[in-house]
Amino acid sequence: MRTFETVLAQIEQRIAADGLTVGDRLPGERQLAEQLRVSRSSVREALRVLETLGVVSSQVGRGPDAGAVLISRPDGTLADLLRLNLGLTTMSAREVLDTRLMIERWSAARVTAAPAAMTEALSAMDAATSPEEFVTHDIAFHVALTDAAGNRLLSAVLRALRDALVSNAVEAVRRLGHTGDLQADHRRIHRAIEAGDAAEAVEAVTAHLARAYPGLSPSHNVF
Amino acid sequence: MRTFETVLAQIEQRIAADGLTVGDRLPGERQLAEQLRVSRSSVREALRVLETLGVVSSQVGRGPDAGAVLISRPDGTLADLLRLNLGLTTMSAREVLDTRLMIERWSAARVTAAPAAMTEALSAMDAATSPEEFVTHDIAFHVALTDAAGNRLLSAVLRALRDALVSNAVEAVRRLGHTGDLQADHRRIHRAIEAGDAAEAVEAVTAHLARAYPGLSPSHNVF
DNA sequence: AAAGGTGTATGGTCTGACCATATTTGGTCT
DNA sequence: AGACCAAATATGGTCAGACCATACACCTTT
Repeated sequence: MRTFETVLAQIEQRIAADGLTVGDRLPGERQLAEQLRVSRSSVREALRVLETLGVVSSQVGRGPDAGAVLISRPDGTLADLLRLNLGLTTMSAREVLDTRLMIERWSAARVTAAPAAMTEALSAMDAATSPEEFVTHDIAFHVALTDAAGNRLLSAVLRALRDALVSNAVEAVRRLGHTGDLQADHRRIHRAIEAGDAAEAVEAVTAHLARAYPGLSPSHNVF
Repeated sequence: MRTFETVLAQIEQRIAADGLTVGDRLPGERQLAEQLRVSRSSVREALRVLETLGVVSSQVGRGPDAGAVLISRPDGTLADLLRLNLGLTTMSAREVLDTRLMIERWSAARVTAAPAAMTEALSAMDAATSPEEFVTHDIAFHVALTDAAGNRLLSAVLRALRDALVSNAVEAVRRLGHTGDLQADHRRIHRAIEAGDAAEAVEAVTAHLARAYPGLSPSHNVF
């Protein structure tokens, strides 16, 4: 058992024992090292792991009084993880998940109106002046679609996938132009959702992805 | 931008540029520090992050010659992460992903025989003497099913989901007994795969999940 | 050729130091 | 008394250098 791993365990235990929650502070690195009878290096390595897991976040210069580490909420870490697993298969993974999201969402028939966030994103994409800006709102559009569905876990996975694919998306937008067919696709999806037409929505999403990533044949190399 | 973060980025880039894959080695910590003009501490913090993300794994005493850090397969880390996101919706997420995996796998029609690992797991489940042991091989069975499909990213996500759900699975096995219907389901799935009957395989998986997690109505609260 | 011993570079850890930063504190001015 | 500003201070971030136990590569011995 490496030292920083025992530190990790003791910090976790301390968080649980003291009932620390989001916003609370841990002791400073030096104080933590002294309390646990280890070097500051080991404490730092443990904190780095906790930071990677989204448990704490550090910030410099908190002056005297009060520790400098605080409990935070895990957010971007899944994206980091998936980005490292990025390969040629990722794109088709997104395609499948997106289509299935649509299918399930509509077969459940729990939503009858397009979320306001989708409408906002649509307008923002119209006003975008660069591919990067366009993609930002493009992601927001699809995230809104996913979020409305209600499964937070899968929603997080999909959001992470899209964040990881941001560079691919920018390239696609640059290639196709950000004022043309892509927006037409988005409006078609939006219309289908407002109309409550599940089959049309699924087909629209599939067509949209096929246009954005033309090298992709349906169901090819998906699993 | 903290130093170890730039180190992180440079290591990631190096992995991509050199086409490093599972089993390949990175330079040693000292050499890496010298190449990137940073201290060994910063390199170590970066490596700790990569280790947390499941990208590398370190081991001491590799003697002269050859670096000591090697690229590894992300395994338990995603499960750790997803466990933090665990909620009531996870089960239905697994159900959907599993079924879709089957559909896509067979519609692609790229596999005609059941993997040997599935057969092995089937026998091991027969020989199991405790629910825990049964679930271990149960997971192996489903993982083999997923792995044969070829999308490593989704495969990792599914494996993580199952690992995160291990306690639920053990409980289900304890409730149903580990010699009866569950194994019958597995054999039905296995038979369908060997026969190349996609529709039957999907139906078998769906039925199996419905039996294991009876509180779940199809497509309920899935997205 | 096989077996065993040894050297060596490695990761793991520690110590002690310096820096830039943000908070606190204390003093100054109005 | 109140508002404002500057110095003191503890923090996280980084670095350099050292020591240890370990496991591999190589060489000696049989």
